[in-house]
Amino acid sequence: MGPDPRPEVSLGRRSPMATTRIVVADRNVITRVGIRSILERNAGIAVVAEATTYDAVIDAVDEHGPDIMIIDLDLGDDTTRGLTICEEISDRYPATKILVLANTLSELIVVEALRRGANGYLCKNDLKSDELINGVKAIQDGDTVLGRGVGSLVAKGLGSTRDKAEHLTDRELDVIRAISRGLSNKQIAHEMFISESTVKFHIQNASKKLHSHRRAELVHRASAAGLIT
Amino acid sequence: MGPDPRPEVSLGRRSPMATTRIVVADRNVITRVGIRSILERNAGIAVVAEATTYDAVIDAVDEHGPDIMIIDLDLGDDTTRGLTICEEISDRYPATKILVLANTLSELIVVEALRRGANGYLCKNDLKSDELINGVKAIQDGDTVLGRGVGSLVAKGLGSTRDKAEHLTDRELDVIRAISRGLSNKQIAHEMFISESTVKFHIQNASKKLHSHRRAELVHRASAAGLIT
DNA sequence: TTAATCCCTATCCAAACGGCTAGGTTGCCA
DNA sequence: TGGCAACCTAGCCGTTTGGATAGGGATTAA
Repeated sequence: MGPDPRPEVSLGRRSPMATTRIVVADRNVITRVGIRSILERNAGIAVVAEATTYDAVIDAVDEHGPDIMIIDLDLGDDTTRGLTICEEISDRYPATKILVLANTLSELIVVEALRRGANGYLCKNDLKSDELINGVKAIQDGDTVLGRGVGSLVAKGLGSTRDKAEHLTDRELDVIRAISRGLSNKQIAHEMFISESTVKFHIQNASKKLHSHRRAELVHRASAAGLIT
Repeated sequence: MGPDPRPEVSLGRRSPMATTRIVVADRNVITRVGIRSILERNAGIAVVAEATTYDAVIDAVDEHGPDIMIIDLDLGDDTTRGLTICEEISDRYPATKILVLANTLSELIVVEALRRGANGYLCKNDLKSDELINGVKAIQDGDTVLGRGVGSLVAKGLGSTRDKAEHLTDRELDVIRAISRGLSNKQIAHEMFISESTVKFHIQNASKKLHSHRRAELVHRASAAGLIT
């Protein structure tokens, strides 16, 4: 919301030559400080800026043109926005690598992030500090890094339904959100100014995409995928 | 799952006299390092141990008898376990204060945590480092600390339905989890070896507790409250 | 003993849902 | 121009729900 306070910029050590310059984007101070501490134990890596909002991410990259951007896609109440940012950054600054550092592991999000230019995807949970450091180095070397569990998840998904799946339309999301509030189709129809038939239509389509057979499951999957709050 | 690796225990500085000794429990290295970094900028505060699993928390408290335990209730796939631990610690070590540091803000969890002996509840999201430090100091002074947003949430809840609400039984949780997988009442009945009537019974009771009128809403609320994964 | 809590079961009915088929309108891009 | 995607609508039918009401059994604490 406010301009990033960036309180703990302890303009760290800087090694002589090839320093990997990093921008960290996460709404959580603790996480930002933690990442900084872990990375800056290594000479050759420097966190040059932190961002806490979607807008601040863009600004920070504009200003610093970092080698790597480490970002938690969930910087507000709209995770989709995070994906858009990946796309924007990788379009405008192809030299800047993107490492997604997520709280949750969702096939949908992983695949979308990679498709939009992310070079790596690590899951904070149970991540070891070595894994973070090595991940950063690998990405700097041009590799793509998928954390434990992430790789297999993606592979599994690629084999099966990587055609039309995964992407829910706006209306479908609206309907799912309404369902999660406990509304009936009739109520949703009324609220969205469409017919009950249309509501059912959206539900059926969304259900196919998320492989659900019941609205409760649909809500749960959408929720687990971070598509709804 | 494995024995706690506890990799970055750099047996920190210890100031001469009244040092506040802290145990940090969080499954996430980044968070642990972040908390340590933020707190140890203050003389008088020392993180003496870290834990990553429920069992390790108990062990660490047994071993160090800290002044304050900072814990993320979600250390595995069963958040309820975290609540149990609060209770256990506050029973066995009344002198050890408990500060819950959560990812999500859920009225149910907050109230339960406080009821079971937690002395504070802060939400990681958008938390400032000052707030963390001051929170720790306040708790050390014997205060109860509720972070921004948390207080009003609790107050709101206390006014309305603080009688029979909030606590779901094991069976109710089982049923909700099954629902979230898209099962029908008949399927659930079969899976749990009970009659369809009983399934409906549990659903109705859980629905009253979570103020839901539809199973989809029930799943969503349970999910938002961190009761199911 | 009584009360409380959790667990289990039953029946009834109106309403809601899922799954289907079969259309229609836009707007965009090749 | 034609294809495609997203959006909207309709009707049918069997199944699944929500909601209410009314019990019994087991365990545990007062």
